[in-house]
Amino acid sequence: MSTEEPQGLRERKKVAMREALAAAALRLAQQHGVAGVRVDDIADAAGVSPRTYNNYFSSREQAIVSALAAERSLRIGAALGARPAGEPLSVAVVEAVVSQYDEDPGTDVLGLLAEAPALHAEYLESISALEAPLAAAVAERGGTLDDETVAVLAAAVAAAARSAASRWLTGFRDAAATGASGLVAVTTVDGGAPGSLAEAIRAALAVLSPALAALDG
Amino acid sequence: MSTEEPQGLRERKKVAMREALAAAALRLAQQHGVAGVRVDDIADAAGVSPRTYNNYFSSREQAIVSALAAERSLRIGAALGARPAGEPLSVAVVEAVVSQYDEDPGTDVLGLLAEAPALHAEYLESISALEAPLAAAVAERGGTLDDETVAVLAAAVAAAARSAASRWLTGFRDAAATGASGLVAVTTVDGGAPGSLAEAIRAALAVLSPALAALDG
DNA sequence: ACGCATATATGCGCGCTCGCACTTTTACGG
DNA sequence: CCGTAAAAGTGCGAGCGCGCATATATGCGT
Repeated sequence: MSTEEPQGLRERKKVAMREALAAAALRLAQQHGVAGVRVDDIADAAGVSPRTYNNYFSSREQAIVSALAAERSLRIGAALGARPAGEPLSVAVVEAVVSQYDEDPGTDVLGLLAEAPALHAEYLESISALEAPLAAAVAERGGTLDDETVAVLAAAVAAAARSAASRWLTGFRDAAATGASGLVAVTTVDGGAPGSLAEAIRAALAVLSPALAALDG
Repeated sequence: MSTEEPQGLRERKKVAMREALAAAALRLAQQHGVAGVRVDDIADAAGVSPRTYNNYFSSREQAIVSALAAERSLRIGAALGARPAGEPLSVAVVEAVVSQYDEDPGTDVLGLLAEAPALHAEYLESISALEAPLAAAVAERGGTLDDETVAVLAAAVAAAARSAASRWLTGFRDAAATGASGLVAVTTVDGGAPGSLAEAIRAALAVLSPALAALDG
C-alpha cells in the first residue's frame, strides 16, 4: 500500500480520533450551521473532553476543513513522485497539484464553504499547507536546484493555487447568492470562468509556467 | 503630499489611536518580552479600554507588528506607480517590492522577531498583505492583463517575498542562538546567504522573473 | 509477566477575541 | 447655537485556545 498505518496501536488510535473529531465537526456544522456548533459538542460527539479536542485541532474551522482537505497535503508528495522521471517541472508540478483537486467536494460541503467566511479562509490555508510537502517532493526529485529556489518555487505554486481557489470559492458564493437555487450556475461563473476547481488551478499555474520551465536542466 | 490626512478630526484621531496602540504594544513588548505583555497593559498605556483596543487590532501580535510593518502595504502602490512607465513588469514589480524593505528594522526589533514565533508568523502575514495592493497597482498600471492573471501574479510575488523573509528571519534567529552575541553574524547566514532582507527578497523574486517577463506586451 | 519511560487524556484556570447593547463623541444642516 | 444622525468608545458575557499539572494508557526492554 501507499501508506502503511499499522505502525502501532497508538498511532492508529491517534489518526482514528482525529478523523472521528473531524467527521463529527463536519456533521454538526452541516446540521446546525457553522456558527451553531460549539467545541463541547464536537468533543462530546467524539467521546473525549474539550481539552483533548484542542490537542488535535487549534480551531473549530480547522477541524471542519480537515474533514474536507483530509491528508491532501501528504498525498502531494506521492503525486509528484508518480510523474515520469524525465518530465519537465513545468508539467510535473502542475499535474501533481491539479490531480489533488480533480474531484470536487460535495455540493452540500460547498454550501458550507460558501456561507462561512471563516471556513473559506481555513480552506485556503489548507491549500497553503501544500507548500512544505511540495518543496520536499521537488527537492527529492533531484535536479540541481538549491533549497532557496525550491522554497520560492513551492511558495509561488501554492500561492497561485490558493489564489485560484479563492476566486473559485468567491464566484461560487456570489452565484449562489444572486442566482436562483444557484447550484447549476456554478459551471459558468462571472465572465465564462472555468467550471471545476481543478481547471481554475491549472489556469492559474499556467501563469507561472515560464518560471517553472526556466528551472529545468 | 502623498497622503492627505486632514480628512476630518475623526479620521485623524482614529489613525493616531491606532499608532498609539501599536507604539505602546511595541514598547511594552520590548520591556517585558512578547509573552509578558497583556492586552490590558496596552490598552492602559494608550488610555482606552481593552474592548476598544480590540476594535483596532484582532491580536496582540498584530498590534506589535503593526508598529514595524506600518502602512507598508499602502506604499507599495505608490512605489510601483513611481517606476518608469515603459519599464517591463519583471523589473518594475521587483524594484517596487524590494524598495519597501531597503531599510532593515532596528536590531532590537529583530531580537523581538527572533524570539517570538508568533511575531515571526505575524510579520510574514504583513508581507502577504502586500498582495491585494500590489494586484491593484499592477492592474492600474495598464497592460492587457486580465484580473485573474494579475491576482495570480500578485499572489506569487507576495509568496516569494514571504518565503525569502521566512528564511531570512530563521537564519537570523539561528545565528543569534548559536553565535556569540550574534549580531555581527547576520551578514552571512548559513552558506553565504545575502545579508539584507531586501537582497534576499530580490533573489527570491528572480526565480519568478521568467514568468513576469512573459507577461510583458 | 513486570516495571519503567514515554505519550496521551483530562481538569483547571488565565487571558484573549468578539457579538451585543448602551453611552459618549463627532459631524453637519438648520 | 442647537438638534439629530452617525460613528467611536465601553461594559458585559459567552466561547475559545492553551499552558500547566496530573492521571491514565501504551510501548518496550528485561
